[in-house]
This record gives sequence, C-alpha cells and structure tokens, in this order.
Amino acid sequence: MSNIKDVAKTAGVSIAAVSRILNDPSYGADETRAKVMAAIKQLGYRPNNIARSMVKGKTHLIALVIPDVRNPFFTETARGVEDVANKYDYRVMLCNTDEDLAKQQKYLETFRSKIIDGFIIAVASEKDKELGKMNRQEMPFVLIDRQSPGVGADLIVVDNKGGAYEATRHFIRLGHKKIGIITGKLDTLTGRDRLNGYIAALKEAGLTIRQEMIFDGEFTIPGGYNATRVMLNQSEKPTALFISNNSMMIGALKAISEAGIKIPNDLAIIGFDDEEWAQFFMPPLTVVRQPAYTMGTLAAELLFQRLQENGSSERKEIVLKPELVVRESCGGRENKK
Amino acid sequence: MSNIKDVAKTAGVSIAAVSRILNDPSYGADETRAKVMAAIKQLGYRPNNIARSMVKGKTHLIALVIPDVRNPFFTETARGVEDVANKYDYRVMLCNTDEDLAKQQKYLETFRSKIIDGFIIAVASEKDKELGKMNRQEMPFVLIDRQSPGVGADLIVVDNKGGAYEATRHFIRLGHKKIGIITGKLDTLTGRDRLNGYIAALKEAGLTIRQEMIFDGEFTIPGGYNATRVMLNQSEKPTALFISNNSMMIGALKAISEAGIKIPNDLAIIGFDDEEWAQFFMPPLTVVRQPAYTMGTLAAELLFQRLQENGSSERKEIVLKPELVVRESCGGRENKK
DNA sequence: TTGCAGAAGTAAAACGTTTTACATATAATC
DNA sequence: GATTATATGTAAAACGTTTTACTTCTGCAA
Repeated sequence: MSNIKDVAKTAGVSIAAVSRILNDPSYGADETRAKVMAAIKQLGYRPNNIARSMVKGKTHLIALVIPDVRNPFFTETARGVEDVANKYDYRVMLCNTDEDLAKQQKYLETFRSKIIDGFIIAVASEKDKELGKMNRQEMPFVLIDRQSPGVGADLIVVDNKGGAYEATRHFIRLGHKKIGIITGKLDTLTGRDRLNGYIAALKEAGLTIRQEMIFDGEFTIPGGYNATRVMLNQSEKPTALFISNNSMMIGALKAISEAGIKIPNDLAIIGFDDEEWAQFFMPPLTVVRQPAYTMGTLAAELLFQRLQENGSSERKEIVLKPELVVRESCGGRENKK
Repeated sequence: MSNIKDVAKTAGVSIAAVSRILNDPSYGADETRAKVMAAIKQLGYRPNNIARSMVKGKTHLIALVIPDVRNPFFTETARGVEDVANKYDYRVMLCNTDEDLAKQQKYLETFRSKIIDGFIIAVASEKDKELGKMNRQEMPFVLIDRQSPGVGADLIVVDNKGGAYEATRHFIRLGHKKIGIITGKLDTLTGRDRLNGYIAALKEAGLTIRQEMIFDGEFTIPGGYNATRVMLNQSEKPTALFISNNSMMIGALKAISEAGIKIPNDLAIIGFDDEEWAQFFMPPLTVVRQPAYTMGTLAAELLFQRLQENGSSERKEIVLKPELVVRESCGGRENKK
C-alpha cells in the first residue's frame, strides 16, 4: 500500500504539502495541486485513518451498546444513532451484549483503549459497576433506555410509567372495570414503572388493584404466553389486558387465540412497543409506541455535543413521552362489561 | 491520560521494558514486573490501541455490512459473526446500508482507510461497481447472502432455489394442485431463485405453471398484502400459497384474514425465513428456515482464515441448505382439494 | 580463568499521518 | 525602491506504541 511519502515523491513535493492539499481546500498553487492529485490517482493512495487518528486524537468512531440486536426497539434506535453519526461524518460500531454483563464489560474494556471517541449505552443490567469508573471527560457517553444507578452521565429514557398510565386510562375511558396486566421483569426499573403506571390509573379511577389481574411475563415470549394462559383460565377473567412489552405480546396473542377468546369483543388488548406487524395483525393492535428512532438521534446529538465541548456543561436528563396509537384491538365503547 | 512513557518513568525502567512486560508473559525479572504493574495501577494506564494498531498494521476490528438492521435474518447473522469475532478477540462494526448503494459506498470508502482488518458484506444491490475495485490482498472480505457479479471474493449463500423447491414439493405431497406463489423482487437473484424453485417443483410433478398463480410482492409488507389480496379475489383461488419472504408474510396474513379465509383448512401456507413469532402464530407457521446464525459464523471463520494466511489460497463458495420446518399452517393430507 | 549463552534491559527507529516553526518567493503598499 | 504582508513550500517534531539492534550482566561449561 502506498503512503503519503510515496505520493510526495512521485509528485515531487514535500510530505507536508500533500497533507495540506488533502485537508485544506484553500491551500496550494493549482499546478502543484494537480501534480499531487495525479500522483494520488496513479498510486491509488488512500490516507491511513489510523495514523491520522493517532495525531488527531480522534478516531471518528462511536459505539452503540445494546442488550439485544434482535429487538426491533433497539435496531430502530440504532438507525437513529447511525443517521446522526453519518451526518457528523462518524461511523458507529454496534455492540450487542445479549443482556450479558460480562460481554458488556469486555466492550467497555476495549473502549478504554481509545479506539472510539465516545459511546451510547443501554446497560445490560442495573447492577453494573464498571460504568461508573469510566472517565467521562476523556470518553464521553450517554445512557439510553435504562438507568444505571450512580452513573452521572447524560440520560435519555422513555416515560414508561406515563405510557402504561395512558394505556390503562384508555381502557377505563372505554368503560372497562376488570383490567389485567402482564408485567415485565420487576427487578428492572422499566418493568416496575410500567406496573406503577397501571396501578396509578386504576387508583385514580377508584378501581381496586387485584392480584389475580397482575401476572409476571418476564418480558419474554414464553413468559407472556404462560402468564396470559393462567390469567384467562381463571373463573373471573379480565375484559381488558395490558401487555407490557412486544415479546410478551406474541406469547399472549397465542394464548388468547388458543382460548378461543375474540379480540376486541371478548377482550380488549393494548401492547407496549409498536412493531411493523402490529398494524397488520387482525385486528390491528393498539399500542404504546416508544419513540425509538428519536431516542437514537437525541442520544447521538447529545454525544456529539459532549465531544465538541471541552469544559463539561451540566448533566442532561431527557424523558421522552411515548404515544398511545389507537387501532382496533380495543374496539369501541359498546363492549364494556 | 497517561501513556507508556509515564509508566516507564514512575516505574524507573525503559519504555521498551514496559511494552515487553505487557505483551510477553515470559519476559522480565519478577521485581521489575512488579514495579511496572504497580506504576500501571497507580496511573490507571491503558495501552492506546490506535498507536498499537499503527505499528502492528492490525486494528482488531472487522465490519459487517448489511442492507437492513431491522430484518431479523440479518441480525441473527450478525450474532453469528459477533460470537466468532469475540472468540478471536476481535470487535465488529455493524454497518447498515438501508439497501442504499450510496451509503454502502460511503462505508467501503471508510474501510479503504485501513480502519478495519477485513469485512463481511451482504451487498445492497447487484449493480455495485466499487466492490470489485477493492484489493482483497490488502483488505480481505467475504460476500454473504447475495452475490455480486464480477467480484471474486469468498461467498456464502443459501440455496434459495432448493428451499422454494422443498416448500412446493411439500404442498404437492399433501395433494395440492392449485399452488400459488408470492414472489420477491425479480431483479434480485434471490427473488428469481425462489421463483425458479417453485417452477421446478411444479414442472417435475407435471403441473402447469399458471400466471394467475404468480404475483409479485416485492419483498415488502404492503407488497405482500396487495399481491395476496388480488390473488385471493380471483374466481379461481389457490389451495396452497408459498410466500417467499418474512415481510410479505405479514402482509399476506392480513389479506388472508380479511378475506375470511381459514388457515390451513381453506388455504395452506408456507413462508420463507423463520421468525420468533412464526411458531407462536395461530396456527404456527410452516416455513423454510435459513441458517442465518450459521451463515454468520461461517463467514467470520472464513474471514479470519483469510486474515491469517498471507498467500492467497483459492476462492471458496459455500452454499447452505435451508430447512423446511413443518408446523401447522399446511394441515395434513385430508385438506387437498 | 576463559568463553559463551541466555536473560534483562536500553536507546532509537519505525509505523503514517498532522502540525509547528521556519524559509522563500511573490504581490501589495507606501 | 524599500517595506511588509501573503502565499507557497519545506524540514522536523509529534502522536503512543512495538520492534530492532545493541549493551550489560549472570551463570555455567570447558
């Protein structure tokens, strides 16, 4: 591979001249510029970015660490990050931790060796201890989707409680009294927040909170399936069911179908997280949509802001409002019981 | 940030000694090793990987370029690549081109600047011209899932024709005579291959190929919806339908449901690409499953093999067999018409 | 004792850029 | 015509490592 030295030699100029011509459009006489360009073309020269990174101290790379590449919520976020990064002429390294703290730590370790300029992370676990040790001055980062206690970095999250509250309110407005919930893992803040939003709405409406209307689906497909099946096998069934994430929705749908229960006539349902297939399902699903793409763009913008400033301005915390997308899985007012 | 020089100074040894102690476990007296380690700990030193990369000529980074991060097929492939890469102590940069040739070229351009050691790519378009210009000696790469005419790189693809053939054969075995297909984009080899597998099976069974049983769904959800709707509105309907990718399946399912047609009694269906929700659908979907994860691991292994050898061994082409996963969307023998 | 092998350590070159500090030539101002 | 500013160019330092080539020391065999 040819380097800048070769170019300088064949063009008959100094190394510095080549570098300047490449980086500063206003520099140099037309004649020498032409010579240099000709040499570059002839040799097929490409500047070596590693060398450039070393002297500049910037790699023009950021990382996005997510716990599950197969979750559409995170890939949508990734697209947001990527679009903004490209705008700033940065590339993004997408790192998948598979909800595994050990994998996450391996990535963080790699980052410390200055291979990237900064990163965005949705932590694999609330229990992480490494993140707090990162020097944010040297390597800025922003947390998304999930909080990490004790880490004073910028944070962008969705108002999970608010989203669950809105969904439950929607049921109540339609006249439902027996409203169930399939919760996510309650050792995560996200899981707890969604449950709390549900409870808040019921309380506000003067409805009693009943244990037999609350089942844990652990955020997984089989979990959602089992929880829903048990709930629907009870003597007293809910007339409306809030399923608090996308994976559990898939399981719940199967359980509902197997039980011969019709949506929305026998049971109204609302999910959390919008997905492509949700609007194509029969009936199309009413869901709480999280602004995943926006979360990605905002996180990236925040990170680039940090990368540009040298003095550290104060910590930012952004809470994004989810949106209730009303489709047909709740029917209308007439099906209250 | 402290560097190796600082460590050398506080430990009272030379720079070279520090480097050696760090990289060669058999080097150095116990005493000096201890001094160096203490200094490293005290200063919180981390070797700068960029500098290391420059002298070594390796970045320990590979890229995976895919046309759609939201497609589970590709994210599954990504997991395969990632797992193998981590095994070799490499990190992977996931690049999403959104089926956009311009974006792809931007990434390729970045790669030429030696920021990675090699890459794996599912091209955005068959029409790409840049890839052929890449010097495979300097920057090895392997093609996956999609061919790129004129590019003599290693290749790993799925036997699309064979997969479609198997699916169609399954219909025929069950006694179906009127078998329809929703094809993907026919300007892609993948789309054409799947159509050809379908045709081959029909011909072999002595069934006639009928235009009104073949509709183009363009690999998209709305395309699949429209194509299926039109097909099912005809006077003569198929009794079995092969839907040749995952996205079109979502659209087709809606059209089938809206038409009041029951699966599998009125219509048997088979899809291409297995997805989490496919087995949870009612009825669970029979599909042609592509070995996405395996494709990722094989591609990565092949790439690392290339990275290790210096002389170039001959080009490899691997064709992976897809697998027909029989579930309930085709019913049994009794529903032939 | 001499010679030699191996271990432990060092100084400096090398990787491929950008940037600093400086030199020279040309044009502009008085 | 002298002075000054500006444009164009260069040599060398710098970035933080690894590696080469060399020196010194230690212990062992002859």
